[in-house]
Amino acid sequence: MVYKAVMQGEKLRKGPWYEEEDKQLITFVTILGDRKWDYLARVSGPYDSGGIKRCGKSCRLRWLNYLRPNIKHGDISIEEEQIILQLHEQWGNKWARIARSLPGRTDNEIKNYWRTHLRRKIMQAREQENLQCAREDGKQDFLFQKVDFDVQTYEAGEHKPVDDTSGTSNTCSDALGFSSSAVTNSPYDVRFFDWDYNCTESCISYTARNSDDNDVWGWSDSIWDMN
DNA sequence: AACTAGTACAACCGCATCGGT
DNA sequence: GACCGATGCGGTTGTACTAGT
Repeated sequence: MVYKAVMQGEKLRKGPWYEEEDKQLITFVTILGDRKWDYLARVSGPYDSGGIKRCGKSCRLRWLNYLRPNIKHGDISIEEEQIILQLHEQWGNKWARIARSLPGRTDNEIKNYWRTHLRRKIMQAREQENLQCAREDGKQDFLFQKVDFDVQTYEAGEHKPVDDTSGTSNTCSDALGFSSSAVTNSPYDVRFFDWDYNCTESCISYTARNSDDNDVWGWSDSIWDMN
């Protein structure tokens, strides 16, 4: 058996978990609880006597992200997606905190989902937005009389126009429901910031052009589904 | 069919924080 | 209060899978 051969030839395993390892881990967590991971890994004993050849940290991660009860496996729903977006906007990359608001979802899952799905969608939405901005270049002079962007205020985390008398939101990131604090909280978000910063000079508010729609989360259908 | 590029996700790593001594 | 091991968290990497050529 490949599994046995591998297990017997190693001291402390890394990499993907085998089904047998999962079963062992579940057994030991049931007996010892899900707190003392190093202890659990140690007292489980050598592989030959049914032990787990993993460090406590690895056991903990496997349990929390995959094996523990009530974990939801499968696609993240539209509702969950909107909650993630909303909370990320609010808290930034606090994945564990966000995960606590989504029963059955793990911080790792949310983090991965953000990176692979939402980040790309936002980029696409913004690119589309930018294209539209470029096409409407001729109208910009007129619009910038209403939206006067203050870079210092933006960088200070107060992402607002100097003159908001039009009563509409402003800039591309506001249109997407992202504050600068959330946008600048991570390496990959910094790229949003750079992009957004560049675009603010030439970009027109989404909501300014869609002033009837003030529901921040109502854009999921219209902006997300750009394909 | 073979290769390549892109995507998704599980797992690892390093650092911060917590809790016991 | 200082130290040290355990735990938690966020960023990153590795790899399997899929689609395109």
